[in-house]
Amino acid sequence: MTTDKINRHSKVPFYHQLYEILHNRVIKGEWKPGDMIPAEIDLVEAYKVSRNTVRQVMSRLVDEGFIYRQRGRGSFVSHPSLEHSMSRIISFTEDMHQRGFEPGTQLLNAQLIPASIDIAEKLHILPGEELALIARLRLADGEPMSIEESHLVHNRCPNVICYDFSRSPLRQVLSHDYGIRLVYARQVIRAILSIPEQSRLLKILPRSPLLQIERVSYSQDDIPIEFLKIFYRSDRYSLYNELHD
Amino acid sequence: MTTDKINRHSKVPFYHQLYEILHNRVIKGEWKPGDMIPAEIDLVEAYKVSRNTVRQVMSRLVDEGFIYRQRGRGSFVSHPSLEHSMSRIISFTEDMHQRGFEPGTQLLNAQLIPASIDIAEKLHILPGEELALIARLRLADGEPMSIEESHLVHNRCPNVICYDFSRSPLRQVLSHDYGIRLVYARQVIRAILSIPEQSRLLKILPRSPLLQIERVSYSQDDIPIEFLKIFYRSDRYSLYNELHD
DNA sequence: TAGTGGTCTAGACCACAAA
DNA sequence: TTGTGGTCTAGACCACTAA
Repeated sequence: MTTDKINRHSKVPFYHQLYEILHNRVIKGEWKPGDMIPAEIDLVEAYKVSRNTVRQVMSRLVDEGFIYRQRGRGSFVSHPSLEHSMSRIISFTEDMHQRGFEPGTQLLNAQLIPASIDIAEKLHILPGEELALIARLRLADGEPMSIEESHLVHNRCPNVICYDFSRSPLRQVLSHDYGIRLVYARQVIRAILSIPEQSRLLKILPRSPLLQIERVSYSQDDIPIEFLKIFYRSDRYSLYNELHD
Repeated sequence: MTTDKINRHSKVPFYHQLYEILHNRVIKGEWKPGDMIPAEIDLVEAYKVSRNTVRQVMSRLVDEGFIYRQRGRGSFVSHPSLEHSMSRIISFTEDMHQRGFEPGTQLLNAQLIPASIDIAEKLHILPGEELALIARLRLADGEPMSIEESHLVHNRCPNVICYDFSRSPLRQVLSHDYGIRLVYARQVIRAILSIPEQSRLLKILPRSPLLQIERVSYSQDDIPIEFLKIFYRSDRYSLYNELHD
């Protein structure tokens, strides 16, 4: 049993807090595939929320394929499938765990910069407006995997660069300390050649191919918050998705 | 106003009946893109169901992209969007039209080859089994855009290489002449460097970055039919998709 | 019969947009 | 200030599973 509780004075909705809690338990393997999850009634009791709220969270976990429900029997953790990946926003940490790596992070840079015309347009702000740039080197099993350059609209999260992002997950800081949840994103995927600094940081040969992702993430209020550039080592990383007719 | 009503004695849940009603109105254009949908409270009144039930239905329509909601303003019919590209299987022709190019095709190769161990595994067949290889150079506005190498399980579509695939769409041939519809696919996306032959065909510099897609497509009977490799010029082509929390 | 998830209700209070 | 969607509650009754 954990000590997770719903923070009843937080601006974060109960259903979101409860989702984080239950999702984590499944991800972290606290409940194993096939295990029965506590009955809805028990979750109502344990977290002191209404059954509707519990069911809202469970429905989302079902949609995402983490659990399945059987009337009259209970709710159970799904057996692992290949799915998800490319339609859900997931953290680097979760992504690496899914791929069987141990994630790590080195902070490369954290400073305030003026928005370029290019980025300003993507974030619906004015050129020159203040951005928090947070650059991180991401590791998988201790070896460089990717470079992430996050550009945050600073007036939405003042002083955000004071956090230690080699340790604190960015999404968690935004959620807990600024009430900002990134619920939606649009991204473009390209193949590019590494520039010398990238080659050095990622420990690859000069002019190696990289998978580049440019992503604009929106808050629960549909306001663009972050422009993120990720550069993945192509010898270690590829994307997977499924298509339908 | 229509005469649709919830059948209160049907076994079909109210939320399902209401979904059918509202979905139909959007599909049939009774409400146009941008139109405001009656407020939740009005739907409660009109259909004599609770607000929870109305919201359950609306949430599904939002998830499916038919409507969007704005707090304080109302709910509205979505404008048709281009943006489902990355989760739907679309033809090169359709893709190019969406991107504003005029598509073209040159046949590079069409022959029978034995399946490699690698490809046999992906297609659930035995190594050495016969494959139809169809290689095409794809053009956009007359300039090279990509190379496609299609490997078809030959016993599912005998003599398929006799068609002129510079003119006949492969999917159309499979559907009309072999009764095979490709309804589902899994793909992997990578960044690679071009090899000399690719550079020559695509008219790009040696060792340029390419976006490579490897796709296995399944028929309506869930049988793997095609292993497709696509190499896109990265200076002309990028992928786009949307993510959700 | 006891326990589970499936459906549904009638309210409440809040945050936000527009007048 | 009014009307909208966003969140949450405390119940109710049903259908199904397993003992």
